Amino acid sequence: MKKILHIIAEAPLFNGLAEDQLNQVRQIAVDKFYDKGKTVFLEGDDCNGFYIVADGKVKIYKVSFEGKEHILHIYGPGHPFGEVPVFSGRQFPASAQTLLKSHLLFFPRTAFVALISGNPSLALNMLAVLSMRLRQFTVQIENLSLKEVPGRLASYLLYLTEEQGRPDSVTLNISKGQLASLLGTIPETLSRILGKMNKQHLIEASGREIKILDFSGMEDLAEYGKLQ
Amino acid sequence: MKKILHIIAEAPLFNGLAEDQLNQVRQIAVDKFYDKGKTVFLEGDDCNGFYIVADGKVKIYKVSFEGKEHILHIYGPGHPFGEVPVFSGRQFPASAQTLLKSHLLFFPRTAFVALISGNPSLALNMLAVLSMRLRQFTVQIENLSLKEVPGRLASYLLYLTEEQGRPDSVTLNISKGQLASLLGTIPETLSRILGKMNKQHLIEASGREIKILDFSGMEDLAEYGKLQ
DNA sequence: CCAATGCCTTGACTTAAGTCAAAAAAAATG
DNA sequence: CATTTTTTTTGACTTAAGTCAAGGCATTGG
Repeated sequence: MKKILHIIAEAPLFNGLAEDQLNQVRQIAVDKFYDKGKTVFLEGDDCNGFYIVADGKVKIYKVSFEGKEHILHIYGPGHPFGEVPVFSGRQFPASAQTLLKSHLLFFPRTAFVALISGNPSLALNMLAVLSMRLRQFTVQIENLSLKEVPGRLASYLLYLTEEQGRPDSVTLNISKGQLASLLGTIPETLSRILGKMNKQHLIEASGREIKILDFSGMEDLAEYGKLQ
Repeated sequence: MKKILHIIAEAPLFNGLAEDQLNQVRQIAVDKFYDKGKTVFLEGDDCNGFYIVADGKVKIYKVSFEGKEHILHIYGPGHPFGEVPVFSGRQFPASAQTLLKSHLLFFPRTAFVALISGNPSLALNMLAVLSMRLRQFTVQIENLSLKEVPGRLASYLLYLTEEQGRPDSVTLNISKGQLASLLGTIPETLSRILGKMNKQHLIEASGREIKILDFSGMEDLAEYGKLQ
């Protein structure tokens, strides 16, 4: 388990803060530990602070009336979540649950708002975090409404190649069921589409390892959004 | 045409600022006038500031490769837009176009960031604006991925009853084609669903006037998302 | 007043993707 | 290592919603 101060210093949100300020942040951070599959908060819960993942993995998701789940994000170490109601002052707009045994840092709302008020560069960092998230949502909405599932999957795999720094192969870091939910579809459909992509020699998938055989074909798919 | 200072004082973003600070904001605001149907910026354009609608109406939208359009927001007087790249420092993630002859206020990036740095309550207001927008996007993604078109339409109509303050009737303030795009569908589908809702005595639509005949039926629909 | 343009609706058809059910494969557990 | 349990795949079927094409309706302007 890493030291709190170290985690804080590494998080993008606190990037560029002076040591003095990092110490102030540390003062208000509270350690929280969760087993795998535990609920951190539920949509509609009152919010008295936000979190940063120190270690482990957390999913942010919405559930429909019938119980169908759509995953909005999956966050690993260094990522903040649950900040929205800190500033817009209401309940959480979605639910959060750990996917692994996780160590979270909790920042109580009032203390954090006080800190931000006296610290313009922290405020600007926070604005940058929220802006990045809006940018991601914009892309997600575009994908959901303008692309079909093959296009969304291709986009996601290409995004992974970037994130993992290899142009020809990626490793899924979540289950296929979770991936389906993240793409706004169901496991059956995802499985069929992976099958089609294999057949057309766009990729070669085995388990969580996926080789990209035809990178530009995948790019076309991600843009056009039609398979075959 | 309203005075700039008056528009600024009324905008939620500048709510609660002292007169002195409002004057500072006014110093950096630039008037811009657009005819109906003019492009304010396109997705991918470099950003050197953001806007507030002083008068008129603006749509924020994404276009797919094939030219299909999805409207993300429609903003009227008092609403800011285009703030994302001001803080995450890149290009606009979507495009903006006027729907009416419009008067916009433009806030240059560097001047505004400087202002925020010396003004904690402005920073907190801006955080609140971005948070509210994230909240809305969360709902939009939920609607797109977990509800069918009738459910989305019902949600939207109920939202309008709240906004317009009447529980039994609403007036569309955009064309049905635009509404279809906002709901992530096409005019034909929207038309058919309005027809079905009429037939089932949920609503009584004529032109842009829509009477809500069965409010709780609409609520069920908005939650369950299934018609019939 | 009648073209003309844009907006909305209707009908016939197609298709992407969901549902349900079951088998197969993989992973976790004692 | 055998047995649960979970995850993934496959097949047959249904359905929501998209496409294409045509017609109606209304508003605007010559």
